[in-house]
Amino acid sequence: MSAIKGHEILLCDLDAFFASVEQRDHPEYREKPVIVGGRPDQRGVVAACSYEARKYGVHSGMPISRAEKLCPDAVFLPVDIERYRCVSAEVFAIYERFTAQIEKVSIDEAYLALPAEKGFETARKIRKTVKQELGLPISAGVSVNKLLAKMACELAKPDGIKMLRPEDVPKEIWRLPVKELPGVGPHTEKKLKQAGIKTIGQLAKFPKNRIIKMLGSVGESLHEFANGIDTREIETEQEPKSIGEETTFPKDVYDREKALTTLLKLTEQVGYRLRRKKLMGRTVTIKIRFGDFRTITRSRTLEEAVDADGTIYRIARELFLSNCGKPPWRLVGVQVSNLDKGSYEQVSLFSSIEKKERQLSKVIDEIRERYGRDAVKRATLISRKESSEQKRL
DNA sequence: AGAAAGCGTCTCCCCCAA
DNA sequence: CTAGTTGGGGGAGACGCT
Repeated sequence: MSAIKGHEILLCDLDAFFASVEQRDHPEYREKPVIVGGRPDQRGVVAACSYEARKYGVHSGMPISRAEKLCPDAVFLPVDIERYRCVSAEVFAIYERFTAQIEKVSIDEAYLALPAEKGFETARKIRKTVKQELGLPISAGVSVNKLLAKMACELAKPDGIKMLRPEDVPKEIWRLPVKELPGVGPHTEKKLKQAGIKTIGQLAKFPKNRIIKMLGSVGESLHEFANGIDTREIETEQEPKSIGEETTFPKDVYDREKALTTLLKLTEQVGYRLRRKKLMGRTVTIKIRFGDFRTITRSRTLEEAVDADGTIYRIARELFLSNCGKPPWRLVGVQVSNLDKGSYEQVSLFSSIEKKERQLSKVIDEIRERYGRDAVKRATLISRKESSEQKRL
């Protein structure tokens, strides 16, 4: 039942993280509903909201426009992800004082492994330290595996702590609706409901093979989760599998050049992030969301891993042009996957054109780091000569 | 009825080779 | 020779989370 024998698992989760940081740094926002989300004037959804805002029925993922109707007096703030990342790093530095076994789940959430019997006491200390040193509310769940630690934390929120033993599962977990189970989103919830399954307890007692028939391999883990069984280990070092960026236009776009310019900008940011992490990737994927919300992705996998803006953009551009269909476009995105750390330094592998592209990207990185993002600009269009040269790659 | 971000990962399906 | 199996890789979309 336990992921690691003789260990306890902690799940630490900062409460309403983005909103809490804002309330901490702006005392005037405290006790008020705070809604952090996409820029107020543009289209967007709620990324985080304070507990005061939740009272009005606001929750993450909700369109900002709807949140405004539910809670017009709320403080609406843009997502300042840079700052939340800094604060998050400070929180993780506190975790480090207690254990090296830390798995980062997201910006505000981490699993920690601790020796048996130490879990609850450590969770208590972590919460106290985070509150004292950083002034942030944080909840913690303690149990024998990840799933139960997570569920314990959900029950502890907000600003609480809870220990859950496997024998508590029937009493404490089974009464909850299935959507409370991690991994059950709206789609899975609907499928389960069609089978008459509404609570975690009903799922736990349902024949496992029928759940698997309904949900495939996810069904198997969900059924085990419902019974408090989870064999996942703590993964302290997880390499990213993809790096991508996407953006929704403030207004639907009909102009192809405008869409391409945006795609270039996104590509440059993705390329920059790759190079900073010394990663390269073999698969380039673009994403297009049309005016009617229909969304497609199209990808191409290359012979060699790439990290140069020019190279990535050339592929992205081709993919866009051959798949863009009819405007309007609502969103475009670009992603590089099939990542590989090894190839970054292996200069000899690259053709001379690719070497030049990589050099150019790195020079641009330096200029931008010194003089700012707008110091250099790349042309969207690729000259005929250049593109025919590239085809020989 | 109308509005719906920006990440990232996982799963399913297909094709190919053995 | 044909059909089925398996495993890997690629592509597309589903899905979940903050």
